Amino acid sequence: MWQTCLGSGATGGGTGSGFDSARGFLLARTSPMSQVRVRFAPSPTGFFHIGSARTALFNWLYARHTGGTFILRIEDTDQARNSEEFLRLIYDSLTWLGMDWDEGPNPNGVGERGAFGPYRQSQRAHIYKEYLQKLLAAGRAYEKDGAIWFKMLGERYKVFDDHRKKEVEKVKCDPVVIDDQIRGRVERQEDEDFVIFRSDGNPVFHFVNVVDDITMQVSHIIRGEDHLSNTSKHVRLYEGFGVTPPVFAHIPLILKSPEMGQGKMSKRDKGALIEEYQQRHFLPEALVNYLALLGWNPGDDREKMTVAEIVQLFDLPAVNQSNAKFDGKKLAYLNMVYLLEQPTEKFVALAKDYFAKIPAGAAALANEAYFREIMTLAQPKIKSVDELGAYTGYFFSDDFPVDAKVKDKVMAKGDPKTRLTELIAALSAMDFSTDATVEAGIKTLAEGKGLGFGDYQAVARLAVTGTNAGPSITAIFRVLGKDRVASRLQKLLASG
RNA sequence: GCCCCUAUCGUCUAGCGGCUAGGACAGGAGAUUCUCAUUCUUCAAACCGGGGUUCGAUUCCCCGUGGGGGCACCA
Repeated sequence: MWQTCLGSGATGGGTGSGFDSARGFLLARTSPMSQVRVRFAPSPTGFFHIGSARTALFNWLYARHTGGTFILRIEDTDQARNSEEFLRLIYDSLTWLGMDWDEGPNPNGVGERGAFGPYRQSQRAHIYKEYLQKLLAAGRAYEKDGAIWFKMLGERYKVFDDHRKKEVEKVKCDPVVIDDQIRGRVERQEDEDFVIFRSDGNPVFHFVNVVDDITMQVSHIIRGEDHLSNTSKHVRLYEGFGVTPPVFAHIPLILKSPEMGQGKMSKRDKGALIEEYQQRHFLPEALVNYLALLGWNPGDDREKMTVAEIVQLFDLPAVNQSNAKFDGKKLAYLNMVYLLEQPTEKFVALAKDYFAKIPAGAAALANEAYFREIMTLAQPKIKSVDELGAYTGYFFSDDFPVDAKVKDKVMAKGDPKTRLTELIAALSAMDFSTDATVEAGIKTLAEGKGLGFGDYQAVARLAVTGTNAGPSITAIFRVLGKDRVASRLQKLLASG
């Protein structure tokens, strides 16, 4: 069965012909009860970035959508660049984003689960040897220069390759046909033997990838478009093993935003690392929502969706074919939308987590009830949790920064010093028990002078917060209490 | 250089032969609120070019061009 290089093995599940209606019939193929097995196979050689996260997400979504199995496989064959720290980061990031895996190493790094292990390539050497033997026995592999090569089938001829500046041996062969779930029919010529075991005895990526996918019975390979060109090699390997290749789905890549420059997003670009969002206390559901929207849409105008909704609506043929540029602004927007609708409890917990990690945090967390009160005021006003420190600093310390520009502006308008003096004088008679009583107090004062609430608001705010932004001034007064308000008003008055 | 993928506002996208080309983010202008943010209203903003096919192309085909990826004893 592997005598042929005529490549129609790539039709995978073998559904019908007619490629012109490919996207139509592919849709019908993804029925909910199928035995879908997908995998995410990162290598722990660097930080976990946006692109990897989205590849993982699309696999996870597809598994959950179809009721299939999501496998985590660790491609840790690169001894030099591997690290346990990066491995940990993969587990943590996936977990943080809510992508649970059915098979693979356990999230705590101890042991693994699933019937197709081991799930770390570093422990699968014996399997690779065994599969190499199959190829050798079938005459589909041979040794040359100390390495082992996969043998293509067909008539051989030599040609001078002017890119590599040397004569190479090519094989006359029909092109490989890939029936891609996202791209439709893709044809690619694979016409040279290639190395599958290096002379140092280690198998190369193409080989282990295919062997693992065969032995783990992976049904759908969902991966970045950068692998599309590799797919022809992989298909030939499947044929070499006498195995029908899985269904392929090559998803578009994430490119740099225009401000970042050209090309695909790399780990070095700002905003490229999942860890960064975790540290900034972004909401994982916002990030998942955003990532899902990069290259996919539900077919209508819906953008903000719960994970459950996305799982329900997601499907491979609906994935776009063109690359998408990363837009941090839109992600920030989504994060804000999610933040606004968090239950108070959840928001306070998030805030605690955040303050626990910043220098000024201890002071902020000293009084639980007071902290809660302030976070409740801040939640509807901020866009991300990491603004909280700057946004609420004046509640926790008398030594807060004063915005010079705001001060100049406020102090130049009307007669702020007189207003300050009047406020200080009126303070002792004011009732600070609720926002409404504070408001009534200021209004009474203003009316008595023939002025409005607004004539006192700006200067009072400057005095107690050092800026022109924040929750309502009445709430700030109440929470701060008369003593602190009085001393801050006086301080501003004295400062000129 | 060769191969593969791709192409609608600045960005993410809807559109699957006939539409005033829709939505969202970002940007502009207003409104509301004690400030700020939110919210609301509103404005500006796109079918890469050239050939076909068709009564009719953003849509289908071809060729350019642009963008992306791949061409290893890396993964």
